[in-house]
Amino acid sequence: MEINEQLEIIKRGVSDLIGEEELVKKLKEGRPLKIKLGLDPTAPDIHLGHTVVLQKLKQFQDLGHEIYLLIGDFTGRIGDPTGKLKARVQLTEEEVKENARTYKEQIFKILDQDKTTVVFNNDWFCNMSFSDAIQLSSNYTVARMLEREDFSKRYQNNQPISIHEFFYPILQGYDSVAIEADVELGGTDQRFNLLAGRNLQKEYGQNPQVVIMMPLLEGLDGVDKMSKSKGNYIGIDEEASEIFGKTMSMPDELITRYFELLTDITMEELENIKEGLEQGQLHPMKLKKRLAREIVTKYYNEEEAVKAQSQFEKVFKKGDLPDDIPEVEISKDNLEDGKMWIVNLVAATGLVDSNSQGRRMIKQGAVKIDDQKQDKVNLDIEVTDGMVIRIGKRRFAKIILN
RNA sequence: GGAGGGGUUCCCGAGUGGUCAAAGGGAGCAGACUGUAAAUCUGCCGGCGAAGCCUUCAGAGGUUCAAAUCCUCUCCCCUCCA
Repeated sequence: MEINEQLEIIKRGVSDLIGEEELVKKLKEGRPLKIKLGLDPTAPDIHLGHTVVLQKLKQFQDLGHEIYLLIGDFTGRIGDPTGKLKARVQLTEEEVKENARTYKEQIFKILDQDKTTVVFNNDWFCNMSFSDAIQLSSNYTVARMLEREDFSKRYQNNQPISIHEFFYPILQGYDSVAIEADVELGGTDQRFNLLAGRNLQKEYGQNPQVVIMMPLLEGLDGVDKMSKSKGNYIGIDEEASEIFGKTMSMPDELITRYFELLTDITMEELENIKEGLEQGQLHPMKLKKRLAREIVTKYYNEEEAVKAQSQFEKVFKKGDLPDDIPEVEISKDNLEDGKMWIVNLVAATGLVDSNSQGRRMIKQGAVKIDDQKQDKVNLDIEVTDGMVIRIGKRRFAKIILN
């Protein structure tokens, strides 16, 4: 493939590319380039936010390059790099391995396993002596460290910065030296660390890596970046119906962004969507449905996607019951004359956390039993096998008597 | 080593003796509406068969008729000076 064509693919959707000329030079060499991506070993649940960068890796793979997934098992054991209060939990070797395993399982839904090498940075860091570490750190000055926005801000605001935090960029940079990376990918928030790789590689007489930054994907709230801790994420391991539903629940403003970063539609189509939305010709809901289908198809298949959509429409548009309703067993011993107090019944489904919550739901008119709205708290219900209890639009339970 | 500021219900954050299950915001949930689990508006948002009672404001004691609020000790976090 022509260099220019390759470049076009590589550059699509990236937020920042540092060292474009060097990249061209490397591409011209015609060899498979070593593309590095660093992964944190503590968060094995991959969500759509991660996939933005993974998709880019996939594109590199398709262009014949070699992917190096670097699991930061050593780094992950030191402490928390973000300066937050909670110390990072130390992971045991087994945990790291287990995490790495689930990582791979999920990542290879996107990447081609045969063209991917997984490496652990504990391999080269664990045998480093303290003097080695000091020597390594001598490649950096405090002033240079403080160039990082996060550090300079905290320094100015009298917020603490631990010495060990300075080591993160250095370690990550050294990873690039260790594997002789040609290109490193990361989110825009990784800028400083990615550049550290370039700097250190120069110090070690290597060709500095090209740095490619991908935009951070906003989560379902449309405000913060997608993350598990914020609860605004869609995991790629989730049920098809969940992925579909969650996609439908995001703010309309995010539609084009998601299309751009998460699907393979052409730039032309993307433009059409943008325009259509602005001019009100395309319906946000319809677009979201298409988006949701695209995403489900990617991680499952088209059949599942269609099914997820019809379920969604059934439940939310028509207010019908879904096909699969979770079953809850209730023992006949808990009944009196075949009856049960409604609040207990609702609580017994596990759909609410407590009787109080169940009581509230009932009072708010959110509870339906066999399609009959129940808003009276003082009521005993005759419990029958197969009875369906619904709270709100999306919580269901089918009673199994035994 | 010295001086000071803090730890409040999921999160942020008010509250300096009773009117505090604790303002306000966010998140979450529900209802209405709609064009979708968008947006908007409204309500709910510790537990108990709900009467009142019980458990919560870092932890342990104490003062008081009464404590998130006052005192003592302990633990943890932060800043400044050295």
